[in-house]
Amino acid sequence: MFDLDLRSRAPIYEQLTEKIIELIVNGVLKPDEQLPAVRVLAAELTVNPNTIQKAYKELDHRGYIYSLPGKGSFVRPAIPEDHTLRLQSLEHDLKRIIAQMLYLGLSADQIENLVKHLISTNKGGSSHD
Amino acid sequence: MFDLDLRSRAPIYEQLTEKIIELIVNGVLKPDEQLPAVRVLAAELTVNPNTIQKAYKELDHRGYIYSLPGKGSFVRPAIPEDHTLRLQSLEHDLKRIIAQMLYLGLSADQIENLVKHLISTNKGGSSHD
DNA sequence: TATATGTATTATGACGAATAGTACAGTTGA
DNA sequence: TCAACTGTACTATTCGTCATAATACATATA
Repeated sequence: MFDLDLRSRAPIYEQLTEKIIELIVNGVLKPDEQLPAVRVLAAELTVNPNTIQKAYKELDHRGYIYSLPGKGSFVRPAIPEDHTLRLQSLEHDLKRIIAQMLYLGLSADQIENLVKHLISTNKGGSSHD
Repeated sequence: MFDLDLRSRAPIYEQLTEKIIELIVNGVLKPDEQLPAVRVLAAELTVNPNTIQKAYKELDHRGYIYSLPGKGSFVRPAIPEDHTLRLQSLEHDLKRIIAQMLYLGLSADQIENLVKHLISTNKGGSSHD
């Protein structure tokens, strides 16, 4: 569920942060659901507890979770981030991907069909409201 | 033209590599066009010549340029890379972006129209065959 | 030959990531 | 009360990568 890519350039704590955000955002982790304890997740992923703590701290700071000493860390019900900025970033990435695909020889139709396919398969996979 | 972001997490040599690839695939740098000399570009960007060399070496290894000792480094006319792997990677990224956009409230139509728009605007900017 | 080009090598410093270890505070239930 | 869990904080250390520095060498060309 929290699988990591140890060969990635991105640091573990950041991969974990992004992964958990994705799980929250896609509704896999429900509001107020408890996350694995720092030490538990550290053991599960065979990484240092400090690394997990760093990720949780970041998630807390960005508003995705809240932590209660002695109790645990939980998914924050409200999503705080400004979607406009996020959308701009996504659009920028999308633009680059499309440019690459066109260069690699895909036609406009092929790309559009691929997008349609990904949209339809995604709808089945994630439900959040 | 080869502007860098020194605050980025990506190393300089990789930023430069990607930047040059982008210039090549978008047709800004023409086939057989000479790239700036290692030492010249190093001075221009105020980085170490070894850093430039590392980028050029990577570009050579990936087939985007060819280097002739005593002459210089030039844009390779044919693009050699195995597109299959690159496409798989792009498709994977695309899938994630679409999932995020759907979550952020964009409709399927909106995404498809955005893609069409990006495709049409891209076609004007890049020409390679 | 002088000067440009790419290439290779070794050494070094700087920085961040991850680990190791310890300690402290709050919660919970036996 | 006490043991066992939770999050949190802190220092020290190891490790790898990036970038630099400084040479050296081979090739091309005017």
